[in-house]
Amino acid sequence: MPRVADPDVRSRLIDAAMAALAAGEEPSLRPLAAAAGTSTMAVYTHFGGMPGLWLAVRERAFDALAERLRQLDETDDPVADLVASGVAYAEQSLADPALFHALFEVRRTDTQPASAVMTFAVLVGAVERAVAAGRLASRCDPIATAIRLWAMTHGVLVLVSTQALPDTALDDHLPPMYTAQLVAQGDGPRRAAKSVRAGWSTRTTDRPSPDG
Amino acid sequence: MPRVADPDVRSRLIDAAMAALAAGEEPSLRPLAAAAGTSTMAVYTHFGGMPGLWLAVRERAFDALAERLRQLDETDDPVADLVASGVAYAEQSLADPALFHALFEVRRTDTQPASAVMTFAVLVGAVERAVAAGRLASRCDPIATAIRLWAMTHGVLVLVSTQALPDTALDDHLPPMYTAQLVAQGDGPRRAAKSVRAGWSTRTTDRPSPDG
DNA sequence: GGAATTGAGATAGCACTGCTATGTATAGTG
DNA sequence: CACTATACATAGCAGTGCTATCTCAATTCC
Repeated sequence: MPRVADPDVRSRLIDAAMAALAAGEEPSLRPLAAAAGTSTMAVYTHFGGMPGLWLAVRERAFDALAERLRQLDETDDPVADLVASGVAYAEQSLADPALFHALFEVRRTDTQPASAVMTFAVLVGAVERAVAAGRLASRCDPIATAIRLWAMTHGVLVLVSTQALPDTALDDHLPPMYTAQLVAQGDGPRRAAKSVRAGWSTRTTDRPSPDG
Repeated sequence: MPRVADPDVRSRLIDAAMAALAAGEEPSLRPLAAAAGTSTMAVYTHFGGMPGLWLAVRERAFDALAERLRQLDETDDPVADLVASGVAYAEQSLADPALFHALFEVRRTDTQPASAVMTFAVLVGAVERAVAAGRLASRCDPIATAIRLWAMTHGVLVLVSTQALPDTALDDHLPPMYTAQLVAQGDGPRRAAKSVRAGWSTRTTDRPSPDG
């Protein structure tokens, strides 16, 4: 058997692509290969082409998101935990809008990375804990509820990241939207509001100041 | 003064771009010019380049959406009307997913077409009527409420159109999400549910059948 | 240890992309 | 009718992703 593919090259190509995205540039074949210190062919041996490289980038980004979600520690308030995971999702996405955009740009690859499912499972688990704790109605479907919370978060994020809404929209609208949805799933209005406030307080990213 | 630009050429270029999008192809300069029966330079005299053409395409798409929203007739149930406008937004978007995607692909042009604001104003107006009719609380901010309903709709649409969620997600999740949000704004749970059902029944597009 | 083999990676050229410098002819004006 | 300013045509630019070809190094066999 002959020479084996160098995993460093593979990793460096993904690094270069993510760096380009973070820098606001469109990752393209030749500059990427140059930045990774290799030739264009490496992209084809390792990823089969640019779509494959895109998929790898998305995989890594979803891995980072899953890791961040995993590091959230469970408190005694599962509803607040649920909101905290939404905060993590939002902050991770806004930290690198170009990357966030790439995550859901299915057109380029046509395949969802496996790690994407993992991040969703975390959300479903949090809903299940909230049901088990008696906060949400027992007949509430955890998957459906997770989907709805996710879709709300995602919708605001997309509109903010495309500048259809100002940056403040996140803090202005997402908490009340969460509360409304949680109340509809059986949580008490006051308890829901309190938990949403608690969960939202895990937000760490600098938010735009009114006197900015 | 000399020769004047032919508005037909301009229109034909936009037509060709929208046709390409509808056909699932990426509109590109030379094929577009050929389809419009002109040369590549026409794109530059009329639009200043491809980004300008993209902006024109988005303008026309938003115009079509605004026209569809305008044609919705007001019933005596303003909350149902509100939901009906969400249905129109969703159906217009799903009718041509590539076009919908282009609408919010700000990266390509950096400018929001003026007609986009008009479509949002329709939504705000519907919320205001719901408040005036006593269905929603008088302290509820129409703009904030409109944003939240829009963001929910948009989030589900994006996830469906990128195939992160199945087509059925629209009918499965949007109505209960609407209801939850409307109840949070002061509408009665039963009245809200009934109005959402009424508004959602304006849906005409074929939805995937369970035995499909 | 030396030789054969097989695939990683380098080079060059393909068709395509949007864009621009240059030409040409045509419509409007004196 | 002559002039001019501009819409549109042509050709060539640098860039894109991809592939055919070549080289050469790493692994396995003897």
